[in-house]
Order: sequence, then C-alpha cells, then structure tokens
Amino acid sequence: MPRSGADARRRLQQAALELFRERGYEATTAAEIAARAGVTERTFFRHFPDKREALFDGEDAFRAALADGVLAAPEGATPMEALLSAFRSVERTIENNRPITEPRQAVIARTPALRERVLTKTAGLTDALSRALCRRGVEPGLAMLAAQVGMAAFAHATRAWFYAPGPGLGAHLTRAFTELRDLSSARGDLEPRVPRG
Amino acid sequence: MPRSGADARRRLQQAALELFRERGYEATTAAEIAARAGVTERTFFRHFPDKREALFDGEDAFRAALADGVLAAPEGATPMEALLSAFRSVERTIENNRPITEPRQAVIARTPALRERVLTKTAGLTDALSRALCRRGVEPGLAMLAAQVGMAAFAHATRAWFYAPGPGLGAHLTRAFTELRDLSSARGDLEPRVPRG
DNA sequence: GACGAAGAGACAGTCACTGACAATAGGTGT
DNA sequence: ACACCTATTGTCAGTGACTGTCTCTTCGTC
Repeated sequence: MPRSGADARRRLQQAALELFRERGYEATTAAEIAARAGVTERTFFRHFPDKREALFDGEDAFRAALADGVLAAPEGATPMEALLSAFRSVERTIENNRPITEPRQAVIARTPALRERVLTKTAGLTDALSRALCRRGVEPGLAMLAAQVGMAAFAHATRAWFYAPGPGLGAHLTRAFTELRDLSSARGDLEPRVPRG
Repeated sequence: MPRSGADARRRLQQAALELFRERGYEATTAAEIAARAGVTERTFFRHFPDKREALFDGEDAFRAALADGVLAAPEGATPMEALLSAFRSVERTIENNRPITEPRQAVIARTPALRERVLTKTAGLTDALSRALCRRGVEPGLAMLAAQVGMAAFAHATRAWFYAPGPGLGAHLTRAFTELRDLSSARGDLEPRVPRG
C-alpha cells in the first residue's frame, strides 16, 4: 500500500530513534524498527541503505545550505571569511533544530558505529564546502585545507555551544574563529630541524 | 596448530590485501581470505574484529609515535609548533613505508567502507594528539581544535606528497603549515552580521 | 472503469560476525 | 621420556544485516 511513501519513512525514523534510545543501537534489529513502524523489514531497507542511515536524514539539505552560504559570501572575502559566513547562515537552523538533534546525539555518543558514520557525514559536508570554495576561485588543494580547518572550528563551536547554549552558537563561532587565528598566528620555526640530504 | 599466532595474522593480512586488489573489497569474503591464508574463517575473526581491520594494522604504534612526538617538542613550543614537531618526527617512517601504503591506498580509494574506516583511524590519531597537547598544559577544548587543525594540515601535506614525492614529505609539511598560517592570518570581520536580540 | 507506476509484502539467499566446545601443537618441569 | 599446561585453531550452530526477485495492492490518470 503506497500510502504516501514519505509517511512510512518518517515512521521508520521515529521508531528507530525510540528503539535506539530504549535498548541501544546494537540491541535493536532492523526487523524490530520496521515492526514498530508497521512495515516489513524489507521496506526499511528500501527507505534506508543501512541501519545507521535511519538516524541521519536531511543532511543533503544542510550540505546544500552550507555550500550556498559559501557562494553567497561577499565578493572579496578570504576563504576563511567565506566559510565563517556560511556557518553563520546556518546558525539559526542549528539552534532551532536542537530539540531534534539533542536526543540523537545522546544515542550517537554511546555507539561507535554511529560515531563512525558521523565522521563520513562531516567529511561530506567538508567536501561540499571545499567544492564551493573552488567555485569562488580558490585552488582545489588549498580549498580542501581551508574547508577542513573551517569545519574543525565549526565543530569546535558546535561542541562548545552544546554544553553551554547560553551565549548562542554565534558567540561560540566567533570565539572559535578567533582561537583559530591565535593558534596559527604565532610565528614559529617552520623549517625542518635537520636539513634533508 | 598454534604455529606461531603472529604468523597466521601476517598471512591473513597479506591474503586480504591480495584479494582486495584482485577482486575488490566487497567481492571478497572473509572465508576466501582465510582460505588463502590457510586457516578457517573463524580464525580470521579471532585476529581481526572485522573484515576492514585486516587492512589497517600498526596504527597503534603510529599513534604512540605521534603522541611521543608532541611530548618531545621543545619546552616553550606553541601547540601548533608541538604538532609540527610531532609530524616531523614520523616523516621518515612514512616515507619509508610508502611501498606498503601505496597499494593499500589504491584499494581504500575505491571502497567507501574502507574510506569510512580511515576517517575513524584519523580521528583516533587526532584524539591522541589532543591528549598529548593536554599533557603539555593546553586547555582540552583548545587542544582538540589544535589537533584537528594540525591533522588537517598533515593530511594535506601527505596528500600532496603522495602525488608529488619529489620534494619530500618534509617540504610539503613546511608548505602546509605556511598555507595554514596564511589562511587564518588574514584579519577579517569576525563579528556576526546581525546583532543578536 | 481500465491501466501504468509506485510502494509494499513474501520469500529465499548470502555474508559478516559470535558463542561454545573439542582437538592439537608447543613449550615446561620433572 | 612423560605428563601437563596453555595458546591457538577447527568445528558447528546461530543471529542479524542486507539483497534479488516476484507478486500484489493502491493511487492517480486517461
């Protein structure tokens, strides 16, 4: 019964989150998730390529928003400025989504398999940022480096905001990018200690 | 027959690499790897927690070397300087291991499941670097940020060296850390565009 | 009211991974 | 030489994630 397709998908996601919270990720089977959602195990795997993905959705939209944010940055912005601008453009989205992401995070935090998947999701976002920077004329290699560094700062800010939401994500972002600048600005000895022969 | 234990392990790793190169990762079963190594499938899983791990070994030693490198950095070094010093301390190791890592990389590059595992391995290294920085007195949050940024630069350098080994990894490292400094040194507008209400 | 496409169920099968128990090779002490 | 102990492996049975295939039902369309 193709009731709506999207309906079953939403029920599956809800059931998955509930069960993961109740018994943990490893202890719940795909069949159980499907049963609670009122469909067959086979249907579960038609909606999600694997069990983990039931917890990660809407990442495509977020990735697009980030990339758009980079492209929408002011003309003369440096790579890092463009990235910060992109992060600021999704600030509100993240803050508003907190009630949804918070319980999810709790499950992820205690499940190695899910933490691993988070890393590939983050890598996907980093790739998107890198490609967007390229479209702004940044050399590909440098774009990837900038995207990774920017993403590290963004993750840092998000982590800090998660534990201390008071100041708002924006304040943590500002702080993270300031810390970033302070970290690399110290003029040090960049030359190898031992000259190569 | 407990021939030696470590022997079977080495044969399994060799067989895994060979088969992954011949037919690809997804198309080879754990039983096939075990068969080529002259043991049972059950023995394979006694040596490796999962199929992917047969390709990733010696990461523990590498992680320890990196952490030691951070701790061995000169007294007054900044976090980034300590990280660079750590990377320099494993330069030779990486250069010497190229014949081993190169075929491995080729398999990993075309296998999403293995790329995902690389990310968690890298995250493990980043954690170790972060903890080492903490032992140098760096505040934990900042240590994690520094470790991630440093690891991004290291990965950038390694990537560049992979395609252009000529100048040596050390030269690429120097260049990466210089680019890093240039990236974040540009003094920009770090304040939010719209004041928070 | 026929019809085509999109979901969904039913069913069988592969493969990664695990627990439990038995068998054997190697080294050790006497 | 002999009993003994332990590490390592083989064997077997089982669970659960995922896939291919086929059929069936429902919904929008003509």
